[in-house]
Amino acid sequence: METTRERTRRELVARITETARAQLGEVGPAQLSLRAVAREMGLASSALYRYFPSRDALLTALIIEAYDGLGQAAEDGDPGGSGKAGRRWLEICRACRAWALAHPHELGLLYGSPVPGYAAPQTTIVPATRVVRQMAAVLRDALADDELTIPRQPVPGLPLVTQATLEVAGGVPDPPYQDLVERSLVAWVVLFGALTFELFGHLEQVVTDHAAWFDAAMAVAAEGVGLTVPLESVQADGA
Amino acid sequence: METTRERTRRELVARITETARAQLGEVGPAQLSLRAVAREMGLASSALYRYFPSRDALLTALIIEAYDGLGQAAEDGDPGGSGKAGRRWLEICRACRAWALAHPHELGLLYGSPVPGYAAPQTTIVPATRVVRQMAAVLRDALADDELTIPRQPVPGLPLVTQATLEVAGGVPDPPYQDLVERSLVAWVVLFGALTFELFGHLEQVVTDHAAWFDAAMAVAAEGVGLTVPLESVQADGA
DNA sequence: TGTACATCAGTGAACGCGCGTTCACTGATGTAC
DNA sequence: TGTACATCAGTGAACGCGCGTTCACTGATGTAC
Repeated sequence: METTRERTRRELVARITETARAQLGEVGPAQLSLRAVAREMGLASSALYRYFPSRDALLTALIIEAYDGLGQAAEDGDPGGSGKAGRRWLEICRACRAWALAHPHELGLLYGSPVPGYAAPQTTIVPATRVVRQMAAVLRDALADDELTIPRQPVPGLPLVTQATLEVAGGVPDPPYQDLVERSLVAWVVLFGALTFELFGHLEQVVTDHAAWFDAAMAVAAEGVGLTVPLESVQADGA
Repeated sequence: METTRERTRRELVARITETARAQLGEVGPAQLSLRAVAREMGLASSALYRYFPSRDALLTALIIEAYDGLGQAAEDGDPGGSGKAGRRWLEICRACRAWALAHPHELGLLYGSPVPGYAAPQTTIVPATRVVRQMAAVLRDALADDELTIPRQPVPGLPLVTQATLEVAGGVPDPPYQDLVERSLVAWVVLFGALTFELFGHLEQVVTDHAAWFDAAMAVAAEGVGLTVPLESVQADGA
């Protein structure tokens, strides 16, 4: 049973992170200021210390919420179903992009420059893997449904990934797909590389149609893991 | 003829940017402080205004120097020669990685989160394209030497890139390679995505051998533009 | 070669602002009997 | 149901620190005749 005090406390914690999130829209995470958050809420800055022991703890809360929001978007964006892994792949990537465009500064918090002096605690690790877990699920289904084509060239010198990564991936695929995990990481880099490039302005004056190029980039990334994204049939529903 | 004053002035400007660069190693670009630079040099903070009209001007100088350093590394890293475009591609990428590992905070300045409130002036654009130009040169040579294989799936809805991008690329390739520029941009994303992932810690506890995985990632990226990187023969000289 | 003047480099104080965190405190909300 | 006490929320002042930028200024270095 939740007491009144517990509820108001929970609500205030939520209001604080919300206000802090809003502030991220104006400055970078390194400039995130407890005092400004308190000011915005009409509180004394010292009051926030009842809820967060330090500025870094507030940052950690924001990071976890962001990873969860992004992961949720990816999971919700997966249409599921069998026999159309390429389509699922693209939709997951698009869902991530939609979330990133709606929360640009939170994506920067996750995949942009690290905050000087801040070290992310272990608690951020699990939420950070939600998107890749979803991508791994698609690949496992595609393998089971025999939807993958063998990539051109095997990656030599395997394995290049840790045990923890294999667990997130859900096991080691057999030959000729035993380099699939290494290749998936490349796709992960393309996804968030493309998103940060777009958000950080590197595609300005480079690409004409950001949404279409993003789709194309995700299709190229998918080729690398042996998936085929049916771009033609999909182009119409693009942003 | 350079006067004594001009020379000492030039040298002091160089010392300032050097000191500022060193400071980037301790804090992020957003925290770069004119006062701290002056303090480090034993000068009054107001003295720096003889050399840079504002903090942002100093940042711009650092950005241009960084782009030039990185571009120079990429150009120097290209072994050239014909008939081995895949090898050239890999060596250029490796040269970029070596530079990035040697100048992590400068890479963050270029490809990390943008500095809040700072808008990069036009003068940064040309140096920013040096790496990409080098990659484009390799692809043009590979096309001329018939070293490219046709990528699996054409990118639909072309062209997705601007005129400026086509000029940097050095012209529009003919079918069936007319999507080569779009695909090159994906490779560009993989290169700097992989580097920022590594520097920002996202590969920690994910990849066992960073250098080997980087090579593999660049090989996968190269597949996307129809190049084959001879990984096996190259593995031995890796870091 | 020597002098008069202009240019430049660098100083140090000041303006006006920001920050994270601590601490003793006042009141209000809950709990136990 | 009523009272006594413990817990918690929030305050406001303070500590000690940082920042970019301006401005009137002193000396030194250059230039013109």
